[in-house]
Amino acid sequence: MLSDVMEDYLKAIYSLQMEHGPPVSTSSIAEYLGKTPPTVTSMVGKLEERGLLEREKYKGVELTTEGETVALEVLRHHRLLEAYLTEHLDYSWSEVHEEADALEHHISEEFERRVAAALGDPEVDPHGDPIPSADLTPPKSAGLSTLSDHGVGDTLVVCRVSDRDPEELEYLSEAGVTPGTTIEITDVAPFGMVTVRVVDSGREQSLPESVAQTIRVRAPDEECEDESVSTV
Amino acid sequence: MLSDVMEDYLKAIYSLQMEHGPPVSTSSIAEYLGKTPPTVTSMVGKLEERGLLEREKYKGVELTTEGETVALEVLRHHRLLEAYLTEHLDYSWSEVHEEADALEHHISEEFERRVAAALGDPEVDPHGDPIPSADLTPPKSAGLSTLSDHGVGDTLVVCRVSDRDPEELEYLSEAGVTPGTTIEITDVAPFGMVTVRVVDSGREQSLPESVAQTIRVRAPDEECEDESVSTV
DNA sequence: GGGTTGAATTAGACGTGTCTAAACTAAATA
DNA sequence: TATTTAGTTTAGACACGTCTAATTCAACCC
Repeated sequence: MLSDVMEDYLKAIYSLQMEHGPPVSTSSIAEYLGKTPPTVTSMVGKLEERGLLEREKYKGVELTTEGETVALEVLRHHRLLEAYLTEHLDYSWSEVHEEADALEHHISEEFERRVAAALGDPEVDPHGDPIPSADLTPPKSAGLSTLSDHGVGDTLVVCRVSDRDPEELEYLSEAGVTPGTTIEITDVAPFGMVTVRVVDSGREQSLPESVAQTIRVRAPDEECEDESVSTV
Repeated sequence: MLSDVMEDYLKAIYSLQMEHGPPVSTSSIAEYLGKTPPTVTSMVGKLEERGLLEREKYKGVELTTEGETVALEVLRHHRLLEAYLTEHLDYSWSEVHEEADALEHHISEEFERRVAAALGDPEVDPHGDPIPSADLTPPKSAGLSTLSDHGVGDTLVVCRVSDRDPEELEYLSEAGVTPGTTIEITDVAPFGMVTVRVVDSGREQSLPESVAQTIRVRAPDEECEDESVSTV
């Protein structure tokens, strides 16, 4: 059996692989998980022995199919939980991440099935992240652009925001920039500071580039994964 | 912070204390948790250092108020989860125990509050066990009698069944002997074998003494904790 | 090509929770 | 009272996941 800790490593490596592609470096995993590099080296050795990843010494690491499947399983749990907590237990959009992190390793297959059923097998979680399907086949990467890829005057629909930083999440939730909302870019200042107008409310909001980079958007007429109904 | 394992020990000691009173022996804890006695001795030493229990060497162990509070917190989590899974996720009466055991250590205070609210602050779980209140004051022991305390002809209402043994639970669920149902004792055979008739369905069922001892009952007119609506 | 530098790995230690084997206690028996 | 016995504790080992300090590697630059 795989420990919680091992599952966390696999999930982290999967995320890093999605962001920057393989190989994933020891130090990036260490930073992501808040561990020291030697700890990561040691753990990565164990995961390699179990066939969950491949490793080239001093280069980095890449998940095997098996490792990726485990990561997707954990991610499915995480995102189903986020969706469930939001829809059925009245959690706000930005509160769910920690709770899901704590529970994701401890739910049974049965629980997973029942939660999915209660939600009607959703395809995205409240942040707009795609929920891996029950068969754990790798989801095709949507190839969405980022808010900072666009310029003044562009009208866009928010598809996804990052769930990594609770503060950022609170800020966006506050600002009304949530998956499914339409925004228009009204200004781009030096250093990438972006000002957007939320079309429904008319409200304007400035976002630092670091945040703008984590917001995935699409053109209003494009297809996209279903946005979740965000009920903050 | 207290580890999951420590919480499990405290919960076990609490249960054993409820059943047979203090002091609780090393070997009984070991058997309850499926550990060896030396392991228990070692753990009990650590719990004593933390002020969670008192210990007399070669005699046994008794929870302090602080230890009891921790046990009640875990028990509250466990029983709220059992109730929630049964009522909102369509779990059957006998399936919930394992799931609750896995989750009880990992839910937040916030989660506890929201689950309790979603259930309307219930006082008993689906097996009829009392759910400790949010302030974690020790529940007064209900002083219910046991099915094996009664004789032929007695008509009784089931208040509580033990949730320790999934097989037994399945058996009782199958037989329709659930909290809130009225039964009549139709026969008591040698070795304590008890035959009961479920009043609603008219069905008869024989129960070995070991099982009869774990079923808590009351007279039909007595007060009792609210029975849960058992929807198997 | 040799030196510098930043990242990765090895070495060695520690805390936690578990085990088996051996020693010890205390209560019951003779 | 001496002995047996059942149960408890101590001693010592091990796996896991983590750390710090020391070493090694690879890439880059003059």
